[in-house]
Amino acid sequence: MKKVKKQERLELLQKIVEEDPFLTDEELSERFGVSIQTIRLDRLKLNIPELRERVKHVATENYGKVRSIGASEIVGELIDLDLNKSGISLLQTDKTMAFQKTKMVMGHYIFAMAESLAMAVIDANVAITGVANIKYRVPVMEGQKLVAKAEVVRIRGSEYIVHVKINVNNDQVFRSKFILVALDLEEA
Amino acid sequence: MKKVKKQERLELLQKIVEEDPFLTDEELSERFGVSIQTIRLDRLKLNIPELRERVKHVATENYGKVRSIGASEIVGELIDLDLNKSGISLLQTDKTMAFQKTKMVMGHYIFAMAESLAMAVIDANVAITGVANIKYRVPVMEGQKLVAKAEVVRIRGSEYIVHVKINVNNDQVFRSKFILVALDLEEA
DNA sequence: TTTGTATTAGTAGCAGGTACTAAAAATAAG
DNA sequence: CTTATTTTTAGTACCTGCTACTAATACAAA
Repeated sequence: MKKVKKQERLELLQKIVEEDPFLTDEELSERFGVSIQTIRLDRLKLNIPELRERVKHVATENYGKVRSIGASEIVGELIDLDLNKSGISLLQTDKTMAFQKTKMVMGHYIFAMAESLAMAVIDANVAITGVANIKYRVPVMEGQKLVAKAEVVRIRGSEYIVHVKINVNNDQVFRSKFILVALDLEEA
Repeated sequence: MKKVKKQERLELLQKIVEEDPFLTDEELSERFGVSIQTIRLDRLKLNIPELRERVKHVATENYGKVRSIGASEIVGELIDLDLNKSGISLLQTDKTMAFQKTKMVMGHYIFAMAESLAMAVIDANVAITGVANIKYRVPVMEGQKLVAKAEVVRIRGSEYIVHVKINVNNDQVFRSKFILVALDLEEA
């Protein structure tokens, strides 16, 4: 490893640890060709916690996230629900949902919010999305808080038509129409 | 904590640790009203690794996931690309993408795959989705491998119309039409 | 009472640290 | 060149949450 000056090393260290939080001080010291003590001092200076804390952080951070985009099955927080009529959900966006370059929130997060709200308002065991028409009106920037309102506009047999509109500060950023199909499974 | 017999405790332990992997042996021993040693023996019997290993597991597991649906900006693996003409991507689904009850893959994963492929085939620095029309034909079950094919059907100024179809074993499960708008930012 | 399973106690050692003290090396300034 | 100052190493004691092991104790059925 080539020798670099302190400042340079600090910046690199910051970046490396951010990129791969699973490195021990020993591995880092080898990577930089300095002693373990130096790495410790550097971490202290940069307020970088120890390996175990970093790992725990990644674990807990994503543990919550999996529950909110994966397992929980509703993206956003359901704050009002009138079954078969309407529903409202909230989603606080953050930089993990956005393109790095443009800071715009990726469309599929918005879609996911809308779709899962649409499914939540349906009074059926299981619903699948059949058709959707959607329109993004203005880009959503990271950090903006989304408010989704769903309205069931028609029910025909096992088919439900649901409109979902998403606003940021009362400005509509997205609207959509879903046709959902309820499946009545013989017991789950 | 009430005293329970061994078998009962083992089952409970299994469940508790699965649900919350962040508990130390000490905390578990308090919860069950037994000694730490007993918990260790139990973990040994059940092949439950130690706290730090469990935490690391959660961390690494989700670390990859964030990179694949969050940061990577393309959902699925891009395997062919003819800019402004067509593109193909692959996505192996798994149970984390599906509803627990029905094993059906959540619609927004499919949408995300389609949308990100649509954006990838566009020869523009940045594109945003304006409008999309989508139709899910048959539910996708967890474990199925999705093949998405995108085709640029028209370019009008900065507006692109892209069709994306997704197949499982040559059966179409999803089709969509996107209208994407390219943004020409003055340098990124 | 003996046998067997379940539980608890206790010790040594490990990884990956913190927190601290002190010395050595490198760099800058006079 | 010599003193100051910064930077880097070295080393020790201690911490958490374990593993791996040995040994003692409790409880129950045969």
